[in-house]
Amino acid sequence: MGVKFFFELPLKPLDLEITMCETALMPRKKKVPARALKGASRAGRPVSLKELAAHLGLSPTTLSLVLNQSPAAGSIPQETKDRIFRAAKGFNYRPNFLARSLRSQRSYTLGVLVPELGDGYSPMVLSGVEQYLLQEGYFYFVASHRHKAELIEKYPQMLLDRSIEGLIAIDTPVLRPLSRPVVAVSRHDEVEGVTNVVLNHDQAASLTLDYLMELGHQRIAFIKGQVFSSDTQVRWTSILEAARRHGLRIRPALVAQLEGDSPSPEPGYVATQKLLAAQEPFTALFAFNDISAIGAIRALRGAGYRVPEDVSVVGFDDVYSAAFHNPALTTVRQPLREMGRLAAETLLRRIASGPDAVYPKFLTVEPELVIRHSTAKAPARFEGKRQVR
Amino acid sequence: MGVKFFFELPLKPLDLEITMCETALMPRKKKVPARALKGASRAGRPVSLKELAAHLGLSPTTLSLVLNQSPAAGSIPQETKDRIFRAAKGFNYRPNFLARSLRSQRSYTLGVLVPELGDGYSPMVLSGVEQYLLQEGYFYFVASHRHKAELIEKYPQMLLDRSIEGLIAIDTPVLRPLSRPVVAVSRHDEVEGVTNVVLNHDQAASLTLDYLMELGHQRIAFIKGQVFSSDTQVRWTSILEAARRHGLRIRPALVAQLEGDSPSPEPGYVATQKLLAAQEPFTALFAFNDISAIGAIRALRGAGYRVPEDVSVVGFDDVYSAAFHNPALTTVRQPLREMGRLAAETLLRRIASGPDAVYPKFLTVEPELVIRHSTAKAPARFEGKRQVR
DNA sequence: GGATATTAGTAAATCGATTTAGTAGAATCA
DNA sequence: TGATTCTACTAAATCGATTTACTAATATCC
Repeated sequence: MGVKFFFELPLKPLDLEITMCETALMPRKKKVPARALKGASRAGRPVSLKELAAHLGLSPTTLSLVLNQSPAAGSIPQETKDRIFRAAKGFNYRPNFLARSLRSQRSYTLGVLVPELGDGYSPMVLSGVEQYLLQEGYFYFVASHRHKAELIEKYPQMLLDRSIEGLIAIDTPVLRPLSRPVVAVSRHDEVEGVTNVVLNHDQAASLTLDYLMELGHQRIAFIKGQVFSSDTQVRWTSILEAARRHGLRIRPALVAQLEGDSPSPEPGYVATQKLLAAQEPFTALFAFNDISAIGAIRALRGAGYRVPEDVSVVGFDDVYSAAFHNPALTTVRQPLREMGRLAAETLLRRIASGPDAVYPKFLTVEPELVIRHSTAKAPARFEGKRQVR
Repeated sequence: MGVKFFFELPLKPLDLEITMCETALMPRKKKVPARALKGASRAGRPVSLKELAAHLGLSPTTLSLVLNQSPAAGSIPQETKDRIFRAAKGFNYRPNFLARSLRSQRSYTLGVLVPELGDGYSPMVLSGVEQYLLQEGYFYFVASHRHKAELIEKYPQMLLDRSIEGLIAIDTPVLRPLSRPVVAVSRHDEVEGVTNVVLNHDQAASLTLDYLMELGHQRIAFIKGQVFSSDTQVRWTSILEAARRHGLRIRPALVAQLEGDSPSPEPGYVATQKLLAAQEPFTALFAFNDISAIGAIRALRGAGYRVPEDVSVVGFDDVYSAAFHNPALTTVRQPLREMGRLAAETLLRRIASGPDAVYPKFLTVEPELVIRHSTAKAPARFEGKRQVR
């Protein structure tokens, strides 16, 4: 890395490039460089290395070596170099990225697969991915599959066909090994060639149960995630395990599951109604994510319960709207942005270290319990008249 | 368009391609095609047209013509064609996208510029863009500038350097004409070569004032957007105009402005506190967007007012969390997804029609007032003891 | 039977770079 | 003076396709 190229294919642009922006755009009417290139050349299109070379009476080779600051240009006198740089700048020469990529077999491009772009979760991870990638000179293609099996199947191949150097799969299954490095966020299956960035779900479950039980909750209801959600299984296992350690009994009637792929609070609303219908009293509810927690609160209110006075509700993820909600949600924060960044960083490292290098199978990040206003002390067992029956 | 290519550079994949996925990935240990290509060729890398041709004892030309269903392949007997297709499938031939793009001068790639990826607005537009683009065989690069002038300046050039065929700028200024077609979403300035997809703000203002005044509100407060927001100016002008038509007096003390670039409700909270501090009574508040409306509600509540009983609040955009909020926000819905789709559609059309074709300067979409629970009848002027003084 | 058309392809240029292996001429060394 | 080194470059191959302009062989027509 470092400041190697005149035009910086892979890295951040030099000052030079910024300056060049001025003329980088529409051909200005006036101020066309003194003698236009041999016979006005190709209308509209930017100048090529060959044309620039012809104009200078040099070979493309020379220009390439000089502009790339190749050590092989050591014998070229400074004066010639200056001429070349001046001409490049004057004619606003921009190397053709496709040509360079083809030749160098490097595309500096990744693919990112997400379930959904409008749901508060993926964009957050994406945001972390983005920030790191662009700063490292990479760009990325995004594809969202909206849980369609057909798209989950074919997008990885379409992205590979686009010469990506690696793939980041966010909350998306990787059905089989790919020919390039893959980093998956929030996946737990082991697939050859895939590094998984995962949350420490044991810790998340422990933290939450600790907290709720300290508040005096014993009757805790749970909403599991949709079957297609990557975290559903693992998180549930962690909860069971933590419950065992905490000596908490999990009543089957107090377990519901999200259904349908609506990214709205509706599935959480429905699940909570089922819980209420089961007539098994509970004083706290641990939802699969923030959005379903919001649906749950709505259902509880609809049934006449106050949150948090009668029932405490804990969400998961800490998406933007969690903090804005009324009451502000107590939730298990996943450091989504950091996870995105870590995924990007790991992927670039893997790309740099070649296909045969060893790679981590799992990278774990820690959750954080964010206590806001949707949780409170458990109501005294048989006193509160509004207590969930 | 249509089903032209064997491998479908630009369009949706044929069934063939799906089937091919099976072998498209890691080289399986077993089931290597009978005779490997001449001397095992290039380790790991996918087979090239030349190699495939050599293996078949034909020229690359022939394969190219056949695989692309070129009319020039008319004289090639079906048997040969079948051989070629079989070999392509058997060796899992995938054309090199960079090479094709270089030759054909088409990248089937766009750039999308957004301010922020985690804010509920851009991802929604992006989602509409995405869905249309992928279905048309295009991919896109995303870059988020987070309102940094430097990035707004240089990203368009970086994207152009990546051979994009056009640019979509979401809520982002286009500082100067680019050499490729641009569609801007929610921008109102006229820049050469830029098509603007805009909301009918006159209608939005009218709709809202109509509604509020019918509910009996006369003292209406306003929160204007940040200066960097594309819609701020236009929307305010529309509001002034609608107020004039409705005979509504806008009191300077009832106008606040968002400050800072936090994508949280905090700026709305601060702005509302300023309004309250001005001591000028109001019964309704029209916020610049949903997020600031949420902040406003928080501030109002903090000051002891009920929403909507004491003060009605109207948001703008209808982001996901607007409906989830408590109370659910009454808001002016921008059809963000449709705007994204329209932008994408328009851009592809412009690309197809060439650089010299005429293009629309503005495309207007209609807002919709979504009435939920943050608005109600104005409290009787001097009765309600909780009325804003 | 010779001219023309058709069949079944191929050679070579091209897209726009990078990179290896030179080369011609001047300068230096022994 | 002849060999060697250095300077200042360049020719040509290459990346992996597409595409135009051919050709050789066979078939058809008059």
